Amino acid sequence: MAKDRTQAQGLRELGGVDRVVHEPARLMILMILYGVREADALFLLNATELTWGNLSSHVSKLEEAGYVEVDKGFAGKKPRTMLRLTGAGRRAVDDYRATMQAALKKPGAR
Amino acid sequence: MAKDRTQAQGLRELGGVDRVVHEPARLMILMILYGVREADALFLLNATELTWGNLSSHVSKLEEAGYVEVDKGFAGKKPRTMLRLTGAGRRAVDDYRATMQAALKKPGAR
DNA sequence: CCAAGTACTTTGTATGGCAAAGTAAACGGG
DNA sequence: CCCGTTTACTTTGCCATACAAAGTACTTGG
Repeated sequence: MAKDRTQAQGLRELGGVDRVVHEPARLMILMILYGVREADALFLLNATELTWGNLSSHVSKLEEAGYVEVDKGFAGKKPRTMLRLTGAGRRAVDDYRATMQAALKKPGAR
Repeated sequence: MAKDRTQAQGLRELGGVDRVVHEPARLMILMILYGVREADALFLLNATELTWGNLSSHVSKLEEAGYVEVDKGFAGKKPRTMLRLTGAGRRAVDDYRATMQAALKKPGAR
């Protein structure tokens, strides 16, 4: 019963999960940036297999939420967009991971 | 590098994640049913803190997807809706858990 | 016998994801 | 040097769907 309470508690937190992070496309981006310090848009395009349109709009949303920093520069003559997680972004991912991992704990199978 | 490949592989699976399961409200319902054999609507209402409207529409969607069985009966004179995971529902949860847990593995922090 | 409560379902709205089209600059052939 | 192609994105538009609010049907208590 106490165990059920804990499980239920973890589940209820799902209701308030950060939707910005929860979206699969953005979670991919965030998890990649989490382990890599910085990456350019082309790398993310390949790693996520998103279209340019989706990548762009999701990055905009992440920027808007303050979770990633976007650094538009040039590599030689070509435009090059570098992306980096902010502190808030890193915290958001940590929170999300904690919430989801708690919620996905196997309940005493019966 | 080999490690990065594995990580990336796990992440890319996120793109095809089952949206029926991924929605927090429905994931709550599914995880509760996963460990409990059957539950009535009122119990789910309390456990999830959803409104009747939300609970009803999410349950409909889960039924439509073939993930839960809905058994409308009576307890005395009062209508009583009993819910149960189907085999497909259990498999969907297993798949989802595997995908998410792989994706949320901590990348070698740097 | 009717007002209030219980147990839902249906409808409406507004957000948001994805795709397709659009834009801007650089390269490359004629 | 011009013009089509490629690269690197951004913007627009449509459609799905999540959540809330209102509606429905039956039952119980006064």
